[in-house]
Amino acid sequence: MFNKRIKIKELLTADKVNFDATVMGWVRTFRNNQFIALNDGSTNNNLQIVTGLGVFDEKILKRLTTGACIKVTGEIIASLGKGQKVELKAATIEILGDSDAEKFPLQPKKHSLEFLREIAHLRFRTNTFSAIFRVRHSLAFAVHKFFNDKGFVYLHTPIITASDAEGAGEMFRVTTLPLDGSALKNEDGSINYKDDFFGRSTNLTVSGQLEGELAAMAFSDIYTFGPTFRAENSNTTRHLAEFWMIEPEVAFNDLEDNMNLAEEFIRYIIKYAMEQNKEDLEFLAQRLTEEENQKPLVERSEMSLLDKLNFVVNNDFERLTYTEAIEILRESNHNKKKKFNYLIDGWGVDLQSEHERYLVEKHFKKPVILTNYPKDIKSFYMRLNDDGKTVAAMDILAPGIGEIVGGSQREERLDKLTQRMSEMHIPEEELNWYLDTRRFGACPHAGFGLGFERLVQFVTGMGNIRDVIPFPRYPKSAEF
RNA sequence: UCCUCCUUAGCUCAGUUGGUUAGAGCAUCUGACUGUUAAUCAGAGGGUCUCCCGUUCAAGUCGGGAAGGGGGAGCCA
Repeated sequence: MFNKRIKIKELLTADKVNFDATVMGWVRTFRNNQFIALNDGSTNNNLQIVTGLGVFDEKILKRLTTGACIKVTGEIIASLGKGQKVELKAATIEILGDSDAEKFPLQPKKHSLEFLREIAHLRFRTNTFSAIFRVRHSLAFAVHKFFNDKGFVYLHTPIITASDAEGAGEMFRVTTLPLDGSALKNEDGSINYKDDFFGRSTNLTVSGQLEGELAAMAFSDIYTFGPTFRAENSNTTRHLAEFWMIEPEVAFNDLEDNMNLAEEFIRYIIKYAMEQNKEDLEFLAQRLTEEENQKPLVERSEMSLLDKLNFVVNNDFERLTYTEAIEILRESNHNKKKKFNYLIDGWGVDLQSEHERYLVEKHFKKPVILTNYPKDIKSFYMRLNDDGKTVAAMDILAPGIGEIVGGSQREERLDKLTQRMSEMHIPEEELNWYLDTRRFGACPHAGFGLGFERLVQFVTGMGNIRDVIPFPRYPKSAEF
């Protein structure tokens, strides 16, 4: 019965006193040789444990260092001090795991996020990161709850794929062939994969969409939620080499249905986290406010984190076409005064980050859904509109993060799809299995991909995506 | 990958026009105090100034290069 303990969250919220309890957790601070702040990860709030003077052996008290793991039994009483309602009057203290105070890197003080990133294996034990990862958990749980409640099938698409025609980015190769140059070669010098594990060239997936579409042609409504890999040499605050993506794919949906689903989905999971993780989000909001106060006035955001989340939950996203967006940007004073690094003058070019930020943060001041992009700047599978020059694509842009969702109505017409593929030099034989969905019982359908970490960034207010995934992978970094 | 800034104690930082023995706060250790809330007070220990090369009588400080990190851009989610 070692594990018969009460979680600290339960003790602090129950408000009950005068009963015996066993708690286990990690020492945050030991103040005044008398007060232990104990945390077990169930909440950001610590339980105050009072040792009393002269009750315990000096040898035990010396081992109550920051980071040590302990088991304490005693009576829960109404706190004699201010700052907490209840506290535990210790009867027994058992050290489960010592923590050498001279070597343990976390101190009862503020640490920089950069430093904590170097000790990612220990940063869970800080207030900020335990709050972030509890919120991340709730958001992940809400993803499944949202789709399950709507009757979607959770589809596990493969991590290892043979397709190299998805066009979503550079891929990591998967192989068991020797790296020393002794691998079998073709006559033209290229690698012969005949002896490789799968007998062909394989990669880590960059998207589960194409496989998701196959299943949507049977279940109607499916979603994927899994790891995704991009070998791009991206060094930014919003890119990872390994990230988690949510990709619903829905038969019989058109572009508007797709936007409605994405909007409802985002609102739902944010609202869920706000209900489940109120204290964590209040803590993160406070952290962000303090951080913002270090910045010059003009750079500070007008709304607090909680106001921003409430605003998103309670207001419709702004929807407009690419063409309308170009018009707004072209007519903006910002453009006329030549404040953009890339001035808007014509139709057809892709929007730069600065343009997206202008639309979202300056012009509309809310999340924006941009639709119907020029076909030449979008993927082959997006449905061609009747104008012959735009496709039924949609991107959702969030304040401070940028693109959080990319989606489209898919091209279900076989002739149009194969024509696009040949224009973009995508070999049909690579995607025969995909084209079969257009050959046998094709139907209008749509879907999108949502970058989970970007959503976690938005909800927690964290500026760097490397701080919202437990063990971030990015160029030159695969520690832990 | 490009632009830009940074790298000094365990952490966060200061360090003047190049000049004796490189400083502070926090943390750690020792002691005092004892209802504290990142406790307080006193004292102590703690440094290959990221690395390599160069300029100079003399380099933490100037120049070149490398590595690592931050911010921005591109690619995207």
